[in-house]
Order: sequence, then structure tokens, then C-alpha cells
Amino acid sequence: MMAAACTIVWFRRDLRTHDNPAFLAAAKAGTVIPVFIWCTEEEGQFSPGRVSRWWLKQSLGHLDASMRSLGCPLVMRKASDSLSELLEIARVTGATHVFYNHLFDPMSLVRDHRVKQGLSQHGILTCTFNGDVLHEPWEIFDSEGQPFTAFEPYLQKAMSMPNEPEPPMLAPRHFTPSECSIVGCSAAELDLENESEEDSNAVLARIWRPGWSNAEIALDSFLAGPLARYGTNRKKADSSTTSGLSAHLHFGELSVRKVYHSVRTKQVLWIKEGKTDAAESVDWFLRSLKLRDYSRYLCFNFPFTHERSLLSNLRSFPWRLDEGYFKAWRQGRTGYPLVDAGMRELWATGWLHNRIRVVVASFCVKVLQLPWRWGMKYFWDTLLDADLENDVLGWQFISGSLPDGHELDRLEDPQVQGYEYDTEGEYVRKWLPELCRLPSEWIHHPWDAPPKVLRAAGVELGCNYPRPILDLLAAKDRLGHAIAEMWEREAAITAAVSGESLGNTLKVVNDGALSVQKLDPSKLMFDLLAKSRHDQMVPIIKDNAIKDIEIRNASSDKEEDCRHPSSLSLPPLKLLDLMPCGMVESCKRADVQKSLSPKSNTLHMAQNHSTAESSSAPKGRCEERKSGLVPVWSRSASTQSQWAREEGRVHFVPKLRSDPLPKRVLQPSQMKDQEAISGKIEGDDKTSIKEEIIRPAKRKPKAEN
DNA sequence: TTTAACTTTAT
DNA sequence: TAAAGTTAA
Repeated sequence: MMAAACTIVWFRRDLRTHDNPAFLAAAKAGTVIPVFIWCTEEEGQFSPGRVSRWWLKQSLGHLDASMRSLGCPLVMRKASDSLSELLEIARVTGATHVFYNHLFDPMSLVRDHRVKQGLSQHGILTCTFNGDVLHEPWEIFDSEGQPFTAFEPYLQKAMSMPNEPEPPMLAPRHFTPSECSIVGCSAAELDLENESEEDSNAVLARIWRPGWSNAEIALDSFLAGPLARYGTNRKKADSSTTSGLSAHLHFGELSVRKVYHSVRTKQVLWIKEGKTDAAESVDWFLRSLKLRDYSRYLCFNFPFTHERSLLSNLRSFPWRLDEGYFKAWRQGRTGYPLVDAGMRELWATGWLHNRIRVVVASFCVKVLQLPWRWGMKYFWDTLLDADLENDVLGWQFISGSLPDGHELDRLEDPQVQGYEYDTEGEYVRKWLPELCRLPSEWIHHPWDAPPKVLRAAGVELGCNYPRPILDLLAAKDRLGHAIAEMWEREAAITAAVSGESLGNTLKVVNDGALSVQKLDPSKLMFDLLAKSRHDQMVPIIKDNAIKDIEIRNASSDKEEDCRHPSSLSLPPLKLLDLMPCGMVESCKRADVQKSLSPKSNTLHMAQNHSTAESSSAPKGRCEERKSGLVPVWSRSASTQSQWAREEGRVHFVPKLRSDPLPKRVLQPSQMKDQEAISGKIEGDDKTSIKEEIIRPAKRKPKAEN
């Protein structure tokens, strides 16, 4: 056993004292130095945006206060490199160990791998733990030992795991602070918020309460209130019936395991009391929680997914690099009320209901045909709960980049969705005051409204509210053409590959990257690939970059509302230019994965390791491990499968049919998952809504006596 | 029994 | 949107 070790606990996105495995283990082992390092440079373009930084600032202050009351303040440092900073802290304090909890976003995978190696070179031992997920992403495989690429089979496997997520641990009752003092700064001194941001952020403080103890309060009130009706309420967009825990979970103020177990406890209780609806609601919530796990799972097993779609055919999609559209979307000036209301809410509050996230994202990608990465980046910069893993999953799902997501040719109609999620238009009225006097009948499609109705409501289309930026039928048509073009490009790539390199097909090196040199470099293929990469570059967003929107602004304070977050005026995204295939590929993927702790991997590791702390083993040991221990990248052995894995992606091989747009084909594993969870039939007046959409003019105004 | 019309669901 | 399931005629 380690006797009286001096341990640095490296806090990252686990800003809590309870159920924090790294913290608890360190407290047991000896003296503790809790550390937080703020290091934007390492995050590249995914450095947190304004609202996210605001939350972090509050949360750190909160944690620091708790640690102080335990006699051990949090050492906060601003640095340009986490490894050097940790080494420096270790040098000053004489710390011999560094403990931290796993993170799975691509930046963290690379950084943590480097940190672990660097520390071990200096004789410092690292131990890492699971503090972020119910199941570690390397625990769950399909029958061939490959990671799942669809949620449903993943979920089935996760639920049939022999090990139920462990119950949450309490905060350490006592621990020994290190005697060697080290100077840190306060949360305010980390420069998480600059002066120009303070005013905008003041609004946030009225709505949100960051910090771990506030997170527990939020959890309790969710358990006592909205949870019981989560199942039915999740369909409406404007209700305050969500858990509101996303940001707390993102920063790890709340442990997922704790949420899981508290919710399960409620469920057991409700089953006993015969409250079946409430118990079913818990299932829905658990599903969301496991979706969060799945987002980590995807990012870990396919660590390029923040830059490239999982389905490889999307690389050939002809995105429209229209910054005018992009700006109109960001400002909430597309002319589609539900989309615009959502974008205004996002800008004003940093938060959106998941339903609305789907609506606006879908509009961005399918109607405007903007690259999904543009939208994702904007979400990243503006969301309070911006979470790379969740956002990657969400945007890829929407854009048709996942085997089980929206189909590529699926195009949602914001008008239809409007009447579905916001039947009476209350949500739109709240965020688009210029439309607030419009009757429900027209609120989701003002362009159809008779002139006198518009006049009565004070709406002047093209003046104080824009006409639709694009006709939906035209958009549908454009989408069809774009998909056809995508398949043509794909066919060209396939032809180039198979024609030029017979018998020497794609070589995949063990990090999952395509080994380009080994391939016969067909010029065509390179052009196409290079183009598709370029297409997805996120543009630099500047206020004055846009000229071609036909919207004239009526009132000047509206303009104020729509100004962009200053965090968006980023320097050119050099990082992306330098590493188009992802930072991860600069590190060997398998190594990155191996460098994660085997502690939680006991199923596989049992024979090899007798102690739990084995991750501190020297490098050589690490490399001895065979691929069975953690999922190591390899090409799929089965060639019959319709899904082959190449270039780390899931490759869709369309069948030769007369149909120009191949339909999505289910994976064999998905076939059996057709047992839908039968929902309750509600006595809703869904019929009338549908009618309203088809024949809006005939519908009588509803809210009248 | 067949057919049409309608509902529901989706990470 | 579109496929699968449900109800009505």
C-alpha cells in the first residue's frame, strides 16, 4: 500500500467533493493537494464560450469555498500547459502522485495521455478513475468485439451488464492537507470572465445557480417535482419540466451515479405505490442519462467525430458555405418563427429545450445545408451546458451522420413542428415579441396570413419580421440534389480506390487513420477529400461579414439583442488547418485508449493485475497489454457485413438499385430492436393540430369563450 | 378479410 | 419524414 503519499488531485470537470473517486482515493492515501488548472490553449477551438466560462467561474468559487471549510483550499492556476503546471506543482510540493477522473472528449484524451506519459517520465505516478459515466466506454462491445454504432443495441448491452453502476460514495470525512503550501489564485483571477461580458452574464445569475451544493438542490427538486411527469411532458418545448441538470452534470458538480441511484430509488418507490406512469417516466429519464453515457462512448471509440461524421459518405456532401444564411440562423432571422424563437432564446439565456435544439439544428443542416460543424461550434460557444460529447452526438444525429439518426433526406418542417411542440404559439410569442399579436392560427406561418391579419397584429413581413429565408419546397429539392451529388462523388472515390489499388486496398494503421501514403494517390480522390474537409471549416464569425440578408431592422434595440457573443470573434482556426484529421491522430489512438486506467476495467484486467492502482505501472507494462483489454482499433473482419469500418468511420455501401437515393439499411443488430415501447394514448386534440397545419384558414380560433 | 385512414415514434 | 402499428369501414 502507498503510505502517506502526497497526492495532487487534479480537478477538471468533476467539481464536487462527494462521489469523486479520485479525491476520495487521494484522501485515503495520504496528504492531498487539490488543483484546478485553467488552460485554454490546450482546448484549441473548443475552449469554452462566454456562458460556459461564467458557469465554470461560479462553480470553482463554490468548490473552493467548500474545500476551504475543510481546511484545504483549491489551488487554482492559470497555465499554458497542464503537464508543465502539474510538474511544477509536484516539484514545489514534493507530491509523488497525481489522481484524476477520466474524460472522454478528444482534447482531453490527447492531453491526458500526454500528461500521464510526461508525469511518469518524471517518476510521478498517476492513478485515474471513473467519475463521469455509468459504464466506461471500453466495457461495452458487440458480439464481434467492436464498438456499437447505434444507441439501441448499445443500450440493451449496457442494461444487461452484470455490474450495476456503483452506488455513490460520500465526500471524504477527513483528509490531510499538504503542509507545503503552494500559491494559487482565486476563481476571479483566472480571467474566466472579462469586463465586457459581465453585463450579459448578470442575467445568467438570476436564472442559474452553479456549484455542487446547488446541483444537489436542483436534483432534489427535480426528484420531488417534474420527474414523475417527465415521460409525458418531454414532448412540449416551453415547459419547465426538464431536469435542468445538464450544466451541473457537464461540470461534474453532480455525479451521474448519484443521479442514477436517486432516480432508481424513486422508481422502486413508485412501483410499490402502483404509480406506473411515474415509474415509466423514470425509464425515460434513465434513457436520457444513458444517452449521455453513449455520447462519451462514441467520442472515445470514434475520437474523430467532433470533426468528421461517423458515416463516411457525408465527407462528400456538398455543404453550402453561405455565411449569410449562417448569420440569419444565428440571429434568429430565418423567417420561420419556431426556429427564430429558439435561436433568440439560446442567445438570451444560453439554454434550449432539447426539442428546440433538434428543430434549430435540423433547420441549419437540412434546410440551409450549412455544415453541421458550423452549427455545433455555435452551440459550443453559446450554450450554458455546452458539452462536446453531447453536442457531437446531437449534431451528427440530426445531420444524417449516424446509422441510427435522422435519415439524410429527412427534412423537418418548422411549421409542422411548431404546431406540434408549441400549439398555441406561446413559446414563439415569448421570444419573438414582434409576432406576439398574431393569432395562433398564423403564428407558425405568418407568410400565409391575410394582409389584414398581419396589419392588425402589427407585423410587416420583410420589415419587422423577415419573410422565410428559403422556401421549404425549394429546400427539399435542393437537398435531393445535394444527396445525389454526394453519391456521385462517393462513387468516384470508390472507383478511384478500387481501380488504382487492386489487391492493395485501404491500409488502416492501428490508430484508425487512413494511411494515405500506402494508397495509390488518385488525384480525384484527394481533390474530393480535400474539398470535403475544407467545406467543413468553421468560418470566423464577424458582425460586418454579412451583406446579403434582406432584413431591414425596425427597432434599434432589437439589433442589440441579436449581436453575437463576443466569444465568436475568434482568431482564425489555425489548429484545424494544421490538423485536419484531428489532434487525436497525432497521438496513436490505441495508446491514448490504453493510457486510461484499467482500474474500472476489472472484467478484462482481472488476471493481469492484482491491485487496483496498477495504472501507475511504467510504460513498458502499458504496451504489453493486448488488444483485448481495451478496444483497439482494427478493421472489421467480416466482409459480408453491410457496414465495414474504414478510416475509423462507419462506411455505408449502398446496394445497386434503380433508386438513386439509397435508403438507410438497419444493422442486423438493429433488426430485433423493433419492439417499441408502447406509449400511452393521450386524449390530445392532435387531429385538430394536423388539420390546422393542412388547412389553417378553416380552423377557428381556439381560445375563446 | 381487405383496404384505407389515422397515430405514433424516433439519439 | 416514413415506417410500422392501430382503428374503422
